[in-house]
Amino acid sequence: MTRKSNGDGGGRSTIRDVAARAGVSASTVSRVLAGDYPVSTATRTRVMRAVRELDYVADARAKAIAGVGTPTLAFVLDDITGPSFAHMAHGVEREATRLGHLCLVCSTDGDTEHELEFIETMRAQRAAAVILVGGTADTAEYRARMSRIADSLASAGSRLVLCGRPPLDPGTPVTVIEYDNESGAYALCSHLLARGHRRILFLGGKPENTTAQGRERGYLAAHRARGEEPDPQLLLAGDFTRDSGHRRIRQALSQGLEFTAVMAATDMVAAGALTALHEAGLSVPDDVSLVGYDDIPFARDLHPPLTTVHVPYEELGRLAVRTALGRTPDAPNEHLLLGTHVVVRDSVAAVPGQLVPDASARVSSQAPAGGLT
Amino acid sequence: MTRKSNGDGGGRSTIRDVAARAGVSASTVSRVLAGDYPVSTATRTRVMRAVRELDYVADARAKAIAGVGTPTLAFVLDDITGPSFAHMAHGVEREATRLGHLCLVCSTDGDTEHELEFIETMRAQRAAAVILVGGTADTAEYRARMSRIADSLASAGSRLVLCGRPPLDPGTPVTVIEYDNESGAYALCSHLLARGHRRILFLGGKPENTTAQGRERGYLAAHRARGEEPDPQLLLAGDFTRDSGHRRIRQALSQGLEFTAVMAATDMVAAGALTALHEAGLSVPDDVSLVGYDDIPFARDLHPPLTTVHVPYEELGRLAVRTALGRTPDAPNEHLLLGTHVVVRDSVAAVPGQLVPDASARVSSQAPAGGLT
DNA sequence: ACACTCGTGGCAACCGGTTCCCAGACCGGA
DNA sequence: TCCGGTCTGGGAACCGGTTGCCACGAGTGT
Repeated sequence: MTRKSNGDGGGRSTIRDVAARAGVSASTVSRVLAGDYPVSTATRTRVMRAVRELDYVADARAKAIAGVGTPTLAFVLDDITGPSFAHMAHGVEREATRLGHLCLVCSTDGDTEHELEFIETMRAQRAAAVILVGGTADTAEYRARMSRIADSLASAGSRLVLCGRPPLDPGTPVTVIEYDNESGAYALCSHLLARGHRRILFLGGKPENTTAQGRERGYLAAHRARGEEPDPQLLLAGDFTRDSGHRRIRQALSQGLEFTAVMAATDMVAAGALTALHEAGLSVPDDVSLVGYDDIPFARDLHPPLTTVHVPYEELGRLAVRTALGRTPDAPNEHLLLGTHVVVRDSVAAVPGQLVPDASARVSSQAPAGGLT
Repeated sequence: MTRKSNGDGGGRSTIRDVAARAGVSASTVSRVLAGDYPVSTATRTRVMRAVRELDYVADARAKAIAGVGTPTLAFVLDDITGPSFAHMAHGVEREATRLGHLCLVCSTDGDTEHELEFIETMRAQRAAAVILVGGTADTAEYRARMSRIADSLASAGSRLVLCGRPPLDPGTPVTVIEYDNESGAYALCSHLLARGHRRILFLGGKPENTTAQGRERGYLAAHRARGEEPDPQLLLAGDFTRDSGHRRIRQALSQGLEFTAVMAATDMVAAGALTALHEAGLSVPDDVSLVGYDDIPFARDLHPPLTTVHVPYEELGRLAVRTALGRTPDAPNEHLLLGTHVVVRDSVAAVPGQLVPDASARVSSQAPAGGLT
């Protein structure tokens, strides 16, 4: 027993413990474990036995520092509990492990301070990439900070990835994988307008949230493309939770706000809204039409099945890591924009007394009937 | 430039680069950064400036190996996409970061081989604890393997935690945080039986899955407590997805299977089942009653709102890490069993012609009306 | 003016691995 | 028998940090 070795009972054993037990040097143990380098069968057997007896596993951190470690990848999201975030996370995780990377995860609950702190930690961990998932408040301060972080990560050989979040100023070393919030909302809202709806309640998100903004832009653009200007009273801010949808509909109803359709910024919001409508004795879509956004699996099980916009969340996550890890150091900055499409189900009807061109357009299961945006 | 230093442009800089630039030794830089140890203001300023100019961050892996690192915690689950898993994950992640731990995550998609591999990796990472989340196939082989892993982790100063998964043989160094699947299912099924249902279709999970088994045991026990023996034909295996629920109901209906109520092993399954019932023109709860399990947020937004069993998933996750990290080395093995309770909503009605004691029992929002099990 | 602190910072060992370089053993061939 | 090549395996430097120990210089009390 030399310095602090341990037989096999207590704490972790080092490569030197194994070496001592096998009667060889640490280098030899390392080589046996690595598998390259010729080692006699007898020695290899002795080493392997010692490894087994001590239940030895090389310290990954030490390996990493020596330059032969499992690379790590980090992703940051608001709240893993949201279905769309969860799907992105799933995509990220799947692709990362497929590519042999470990996954560090952190949820911020929208706390920017916490987000920054975590990114710094990831830089210290020498993560191969840091993936930021989901919308955010897009302020000038935010952009400045993100640019600094992007530079910082890039110069350390890492990479900042924005997934479902708008790009930074051109030239910033960042990989962006987005989907088109505005087009999806535009198509969705047009779908409502085409069925005669003129007073469409928009249940948005937090005003500064980029995802909410994109979807609201689509809502407005669809109106303006028809020469309409929506009543500002119909735009209700809130957040992307079921409860928020429920609450806002209850309030709108109690205030006597008039509308023939509801466009929720999220399927979650739509779910809460739907329940509130039901509770008020309103029928969907007979009394009021309802649409959501995200196409979470549950959208099909609402009653009626929800017309919504399909977003390839899992693909988004997968692409984020594939693109970030697969890039060559001096490649130009990637900016992917994935398409979305409307999935027509049964939650939209024409406004009574309105001309209805194709009221029978319905898709029951998979096939998207909406146009690709 | 001595060996491989870099001004500030390229790759990561080391503590020695900073030291050189500040004109001090590496030890001094380390001390300035650590904050303990007295250092003159002039020196500190120079060091800090060099740090800023080089955008230096100490390598966390090197710190870890030197004994002063951010501890890490790992958790493994089937699929982050499932709402109940997501909530557990959230609880784990929240509590871990609150306690200053990093979170490594891995989803296995039910692949035991992958699970084992990941646990081994985590041992190499010297994770403070490895948390296994969710049910599993409880075979003899599984127990043997887990026991070995538990010993292995324990002897390395780490800890195996089973969260929502049954305990191993007594004496195994493992922390178990469970909830009572059987009691919840028992109470839920009793709720149906009390309303006159005698032919209750049980949409279970995979036969070997412990969660599915626990819930099935509750189903059976509730029947037997009333002296009934359920028709074996009413027990349908499958998995915990929406689609599986949908498919099984369609099949059962097309086969002419008779039942007055459906007990789904999961809210997700219930959601699919509900849609299938609707598609068949059946009304819930007038024609057939339906209950789920998990009380995911969406359960309230189904139509009708789903009667289900509430499981404190997030709390489960939080407790898992708090218990594992807060333990003293030689403490006895913890085994917590959390309670569940039935949440009565509107998806259950009495069988026509049956005596109905309290058909008015309804809970609209939060307060659980069911008994604590 | 001298000795004794105290403040400050460098040297070197150490954490737990990997790998370059070289030495000794053993082999066969001349 | 001697020489050269091939196998093996060890020593030591290195990865990027931390920290115990010690030396040096300045300030201060007597």
